[in-house]
Amino acid sequence: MAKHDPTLSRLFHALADDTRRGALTRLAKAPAPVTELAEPTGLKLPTVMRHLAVLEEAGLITSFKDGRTRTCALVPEALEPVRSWIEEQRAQWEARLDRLDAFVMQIMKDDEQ
Amino acid sequence: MAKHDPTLSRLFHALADDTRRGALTRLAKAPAPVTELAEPTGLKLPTVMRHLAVLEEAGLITSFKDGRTRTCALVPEALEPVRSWIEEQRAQWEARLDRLDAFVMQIMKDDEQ
DNA sequence: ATCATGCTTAGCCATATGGCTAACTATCGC
DNA sequence: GCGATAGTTAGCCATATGGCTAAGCATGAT
Repeated sequence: MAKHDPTLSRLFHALADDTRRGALTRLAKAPAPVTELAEPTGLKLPTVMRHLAVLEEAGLITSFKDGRTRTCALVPEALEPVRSWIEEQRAQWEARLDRLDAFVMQIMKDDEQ
Repeated sequence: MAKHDPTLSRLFHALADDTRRGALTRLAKAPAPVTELAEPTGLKLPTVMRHLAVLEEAGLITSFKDGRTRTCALVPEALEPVRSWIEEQRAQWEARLDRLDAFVMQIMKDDEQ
């Protein structure tokens, strides 16, 4: 099944976890072997491997095996779809920030739930 | 229980779903009642409500009830933490794009799995 | 008062996710 | 070859997620 499926949903899902974001920021400094990525997490190796697999399936990282150690590294462009989606939204959301005022008033007065 | 917990994980998770992103882009045009948000999805109301709850818990939308209809609207600032995290990463990732070259070579020749 | 509308709540079901242990494979260093 | 090292695979378990139906509860229209 699609080894690398960098759809928005897959990307966002991959990013929706502290452990995985932690691995990414660690890899932002330099490529690293699995064990080194696992160490600060306090999690067991198989668990970390799963997280790394999620990142790799989303296309956010690559890895290659040299001898018995697997080295992981970022795929910098991978973040682009996410970034552009966010930017698109932000542009539109801000574009109508003005028209929102009246709506906010409604909330103020009704203040439901 | 936290009604509004806009942590990064929660935000990313909320965004990791087509239906929910669909609702957001719809709301980018203007606030809308639940039924209208549900209509294009082909999903049942309770299901859509759950999606909207996820968005609201992440702080991405608000809603208020006027009579029997609940109107939902974006919370434009909500996207900011996500945007800034992405930007931070991008900055760092690109910063060491150069040093990545050697690594890519490795992948080329080993070509694991 | 009654009926349709627009949610809401409760609860069921299948699958996905995140964690673990145990056991296996493949190097590397001696 | 032998033991330690670094992954890897398989499988178990609890909880979360995403979908549904059925039933309930206001509110608006007649």
